[in-house]
Parts: sequence; C-alpha cells; structure tokens
Amino acid sequence: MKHIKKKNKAIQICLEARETLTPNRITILELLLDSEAPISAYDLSTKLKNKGKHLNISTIYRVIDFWIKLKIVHKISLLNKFILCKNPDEIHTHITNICTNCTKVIETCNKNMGLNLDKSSKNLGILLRPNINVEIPVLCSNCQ
Amino acid sequence: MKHIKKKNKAIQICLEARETLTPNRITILELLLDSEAPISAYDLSTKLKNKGKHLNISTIYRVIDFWIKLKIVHKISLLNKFILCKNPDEIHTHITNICTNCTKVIETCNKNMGLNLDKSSKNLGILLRPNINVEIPVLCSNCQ
DNA sequence: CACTTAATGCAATAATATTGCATTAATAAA
DNA sequence: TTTATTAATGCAATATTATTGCATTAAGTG
Repeated sequence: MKHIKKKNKAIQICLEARETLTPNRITILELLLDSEAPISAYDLSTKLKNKGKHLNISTIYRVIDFWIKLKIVHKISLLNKFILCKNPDEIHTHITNICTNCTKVIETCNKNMGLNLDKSSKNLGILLRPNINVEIPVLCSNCQ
Repeated sequence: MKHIKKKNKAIQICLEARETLTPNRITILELLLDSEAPISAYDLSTKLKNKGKHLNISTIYRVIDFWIKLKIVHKISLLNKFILCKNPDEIHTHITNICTNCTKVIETCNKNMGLNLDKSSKNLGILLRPNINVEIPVLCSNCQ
C-alpha cells in the first residue's frame, strides 16, 4: 500500500478528534486514496459494487461529509466531485487548480500561489476563514 | 429601470460578438438584472411561470450558457446558481466572495484581493486563463 | 447489562443538468 | 423573393447529484 502514510494521517486526525472510525469510513477513505483524480459519490458507489460491496448512496454522502468535516477531503464544486486533501494537517488556504480541459487537479497552497487574501478583509469588510479551499480553473502543463 | 446601463452593456457585447439577440435572451437577462443574489435555472423558470411566461428548462440553461459564453453571467459552482458579472467589459480575474452563512455575494477583482496568480505558472507549470472567475468562501460583514 | 448516542440502511424524492430529435425562426445565398 | 442553411427553441425523457425521514443496527457510556 503506497498511500499508507496518508491513510495513517487521516486515521490519526480522526482519532484525535474523538470520532468513530468505522469500516465504511475506512473503505471510502481507501477508495479516495486510490483515486488520483477527483471522484463523484456515485463513482464511489460503482467502485464498491464492483468489489461486491454495496453502500447506500446516502451513507456514501454521509461518509464523505464526515471526512470533509475533518478537512481530509475536499469537495471540488467545479466538478461535483471529491478528492483527498494533500496537506490535511496544515491549516492554510488550500488552492485547488483544476484543468478545465482534462480536469486534472494540482493542489497547492496560498504561499505558492501569490494569494494573500488578507487585504480583502479591509477593502470589503469580509472575513476569510482558516482552511478554506479555493478552486482555480487553469490549463495544466499537458493541455496548454 | 435602474439597471438600464448594465442591460445596454450586455446588449452591446452581444451585438459586437455578432450573436443573435432573441426575446428569450433578453427576458432571462432582465431576470438576472433584477436579482441581487445568485439565482438557479429552476428559480428563473419559476419566476417566468409567475409572469405567465413558460420556457423549457433546457432553453433556460441554453440561454444562461449563451450569456456565460459572452462573459456576462457567472456560474457560482459553490451554489449551483448564476449571477450577472459586475464588470463584463474588463478582462481580469474575477473574484466572487460568497458568504458561507447567508450566500450573499461580494464580487471584486484580483487587484482588490491581493491575488497575483501569475507566480503559480512558474511554480506549477500551469497556465491561468484571462477572465476566469474564482469563488472564495467567506463571512460577510453581517454574518461575522 | 441497560441506556444513550451515533452510524447505517432503505427508499423515496428533490434539485440540478443534459440529450436527441422535431419544429420554428433567423440569416445568407441564389 | 424564394430557397437553402444555420441557429434557436420546444418537448420530453433521462442523467446526474444530493437530501430526507424513518427504521434498524452498532458503538460508546455508566
């Protein structure tokens, strides 16, 4: 298992939050670990079926929400799909670059992106929250 | 009509692009002008019905896509809703701040937001496109 | 063990969006 | 103007994404 570190990290975060680690949550986590690309709830459902395991779609959504709450999974609103967070342990502004051509995702953080949103609070009276995820439509190196 | 200028601007952009200005396109444009908040395709459908006018939902989506193509409307993926662009004539990175509490939208641009995404292309090999729209979850002044 | 809370199953339904094909309207060419 | 072509719309089915209420099962607590 090449994703063992990330898996352990997720498990650690879950346990530290005193949340329950159920078999379904592990199963979904593993599927997300195996998926480089963002994946939809129904895709997860299909993958499970192919493995002979059935979970109701509502359970799948609930498990996804569970991992999102723990900041271990991001919802990619541009795609209506979900993906594991690259740096779940670090509190910062997550930047999800999404290739509008091939939907490849390149995750980074505000520091690497020249993004300093703090100015905005003064200009607009709005408040940025820690650990938000910002999606940016781009062209990846292959699709340029 | 208090939105006469914005309406004229949209019409101008449409005509300059040599696109057809149909009654349906005008009707949808006017509904979007009247709506401060982002509005869904089905909300538009309901508003039309209330005025005694019926448009098939596919037509509504097509008309919305038409205005999006002309950069006059933004899709807010975080809400699955649509909103008129505040500065359709200026090519820049549009920033849509969305209050995660009340869904109010505060649109601005990269200059006001301390956002300089050009750095990213060097770091990540990705290409930013002109006139993209970036959605940022925030808390507005009322909801802080 | 008894009690309480949390997780899951189930099935219906809601909400959002797309498609193929027929029809009508608009535009361009003869 | 008439014809040919292209674009827009209507229609209805269907796809996709997501939520809900309630019953059941599992997990955690005293």
